[in-house]
Amino acid sequence: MPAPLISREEVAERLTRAFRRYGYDAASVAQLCEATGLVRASLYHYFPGGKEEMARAAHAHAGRKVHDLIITPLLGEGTPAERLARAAEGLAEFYAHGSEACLTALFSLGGARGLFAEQVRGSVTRLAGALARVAVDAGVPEDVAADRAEDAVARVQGGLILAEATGDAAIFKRALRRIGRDLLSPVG
Amino acid sequence: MPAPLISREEVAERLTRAFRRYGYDAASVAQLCEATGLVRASLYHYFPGGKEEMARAAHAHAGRKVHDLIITPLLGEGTPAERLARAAEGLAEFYAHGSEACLTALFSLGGARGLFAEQVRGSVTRLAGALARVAVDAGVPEDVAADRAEDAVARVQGGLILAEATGDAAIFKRALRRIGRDLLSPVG
DNA sequence: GTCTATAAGCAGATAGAC
DNA sequence: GTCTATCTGCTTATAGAC
Repeated sequence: MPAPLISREEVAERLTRAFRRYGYDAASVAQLCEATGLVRASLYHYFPGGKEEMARAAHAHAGRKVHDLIITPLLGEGTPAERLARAAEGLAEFYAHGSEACLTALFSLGGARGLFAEQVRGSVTRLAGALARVAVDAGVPEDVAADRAEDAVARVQGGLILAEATGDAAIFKRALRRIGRDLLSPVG
Repeated sequence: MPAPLISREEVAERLTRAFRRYGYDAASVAQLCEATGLVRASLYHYFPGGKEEMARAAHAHAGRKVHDLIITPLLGEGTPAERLARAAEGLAEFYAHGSEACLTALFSLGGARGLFAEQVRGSVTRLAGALARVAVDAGVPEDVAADRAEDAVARVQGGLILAEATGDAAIFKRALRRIGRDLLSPVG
């Protein structure tokens, strides 16, 4: 039996790119074949659960990237401001400065709504939790920190939508700036 | 020739409901037939441009509702705070308190991305413009008002996404509260 | 583990009678 | 303006050789 042409991780990476571009419903298996360079049967060999399992793998892969680029910096060493600044860089990179969509949004709406509820909710909770943690470490009371973290995640999601809707990626950058201004500011 | 069974406005209303539920890609013409109560050929008689024209009509209908429920109150009589409060009620109603999706998001992502760019951009611009106007009328400088209005629209969009993603509609209500707190507040 | 070939069904869209 | 019937092509998914 031949060796795999590309690693499963590389397959997941390419699936992620495709799903972020087309969404769940509009991503046909034919397109996913093209994106991965695998023929139909090979893709189904990797993911016997079909398109749904492919999407799950893509979401898991995106989750790992978010963990590395955003969650880890948020929970790492340094002052809260430094940690937040590194996470903002990670967000900008992960979302390609506002030009790449988020699977959380894509998998929460349309035909995919509900299909990936558990994974999607988990990813939102983890990001909001890490953001709240930074705020708490900066001296913000826990309830305020949780509220601000939720607001920050909403601003990221909303900024991405508006960037797509208007074709102006700068909107996303401004959303990130607002988070940087508000998340850690002293209460009073 | 028989009289139409339902008005074109009623057809648009039902199409809007269907597209908000399923999105563009996952909404099949068969589902749109069921939603409107019309058979295939009748629907194509109303909209010779096919599914794309149906979606355009749905978006236009949603735009009229947004105008009535949100834009008009924002630009109407009363103090800025009163106008914003009425618009917040309109937002809550239009989005069913966070349980109904927004066509701006659905038509900006996935397979529909770009298809309705002009209409979508227009609807975002109109809402942001009306929000900025209220802030200006409350004494906020124009550049700050524009920034806050953009932030408000992003918070609405993000709040809707997170409400769907987590199954917790309260997130959307909290997003509205943050807008009420921030949009008109004195600069300093 | 990759491949070619195909199954079975649904997609969007249309023809033409009434 | 509504209807039944249909067309073409693409959809997801599988079978089975190598």
